[in-house]
Amino acid sequence: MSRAEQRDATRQRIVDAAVTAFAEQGFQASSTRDIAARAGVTQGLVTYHFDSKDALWRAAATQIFGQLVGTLPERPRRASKAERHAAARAEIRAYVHFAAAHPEVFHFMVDAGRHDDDRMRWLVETCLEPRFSEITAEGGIGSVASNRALAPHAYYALLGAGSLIFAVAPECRVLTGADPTASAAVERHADFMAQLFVPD
Amino acid sequence: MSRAEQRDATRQRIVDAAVTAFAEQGFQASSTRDIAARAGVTQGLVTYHFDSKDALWRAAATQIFGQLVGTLPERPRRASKAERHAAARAEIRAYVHFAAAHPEVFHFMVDAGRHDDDRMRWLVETCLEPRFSEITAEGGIGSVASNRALAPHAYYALLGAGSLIFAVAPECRVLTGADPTASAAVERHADFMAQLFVPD
DNA sequence: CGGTTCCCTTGTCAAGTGACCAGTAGAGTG
DNA sequence: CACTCTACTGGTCACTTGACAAGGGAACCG
Repeated sequence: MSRAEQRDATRQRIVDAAVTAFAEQGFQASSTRDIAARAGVTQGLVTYHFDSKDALWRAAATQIFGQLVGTLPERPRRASKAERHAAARAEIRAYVHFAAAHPEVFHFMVDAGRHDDDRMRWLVETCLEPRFSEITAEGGIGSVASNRALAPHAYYALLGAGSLIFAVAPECRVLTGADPTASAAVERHADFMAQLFVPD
Repeated sequence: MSRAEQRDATRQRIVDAAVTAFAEQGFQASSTRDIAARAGVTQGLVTYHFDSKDALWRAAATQIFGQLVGTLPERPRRASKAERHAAARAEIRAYVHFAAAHPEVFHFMVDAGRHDDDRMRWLVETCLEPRFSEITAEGGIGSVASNRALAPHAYYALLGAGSLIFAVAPECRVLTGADPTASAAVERHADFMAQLFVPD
């Protein structure tokens, strides 16, 4: 393997480990040593590739939110009402499937979103702002909101309702006895969410 | 003040500080020294009254979930369909108002629910199990779920949709420019949630 | 009123924490 | 084949962490 490839592969392993660690334990509670151990490298290497824990967190957030954006389906322009409803349902279902496979994105949002600090502002500007504008735009899922003032409420309700069951999967298993990440359960949640937000 | 009163008052100050700290930063990232400082006492006193950080966390969880249970309205028995719908809407609205005033309960749940450890199991057995059984019981909010298998999905969708906007209030302010905890916004969210889960 | 109890403070401990730095080995380059 | 560059290692730094222990001092009780 060439040096550049080696470098990129190592960085990728560290970022992957960081995504998992930050999602599981939050920013503060995750240690660079733990992340290094998950990635199979030494702690010094983490601060070598990513100057600070903060920068590593931004790299991890960029990766997980990038995956989210790449997963969501295109939204048709100038469609009929029925088409817009179908598109909204498809987008909701796609988000539910992503949240089931990657609850990390929810944890990053909740972990950063509760503090008024630099990390939160960076997340909003870099990762959230574009999605929010798109989701609450006319003609999209935002159409569930009968008027403009309800857009933020629909946005947060959608994310919360679609993500929580997967974000607390271990708790859900103990509480309900069933695994929410099982494919049948994910499908059921997607059905439920689509029907809830875009009823017939 | 008598010694017993003094003791109880001090313990209460510590628990209140712990609720805030654990909700803001999670269990791991909260330090007993920070909690002590918030409560205006020394760190040693925290481990004196509550033997361990874990025990303090349980005391904090007991308090915040106790407040939640005490807030929700009674549910009428043997009611008509219209009455059940009205009761479900009232319960949803009550929960939204509580989540706005006390987002801590959501943070405790998410913080503990993502790990399969003792704290999670304790929270499920002590605080969550009773609420879950009641919510998903026949005739309550569970009636939004057309069949029994959807009950867990309705439960988590309800909690997530009702809580998230308040749990990430700082983020919401930056993202939308509006404060979700303003009374008008809380009312709007309650309206939206009631209409979403119990449509006309 | 004298002795006991028990809140509470202060100080200490080992086990982490993120950042930094000198040194190394091996791929890339002339 | 030298030589440089750089990904990477191991060790160290000041600092924070939860728990503990010894002691003080005021409320309590006989």
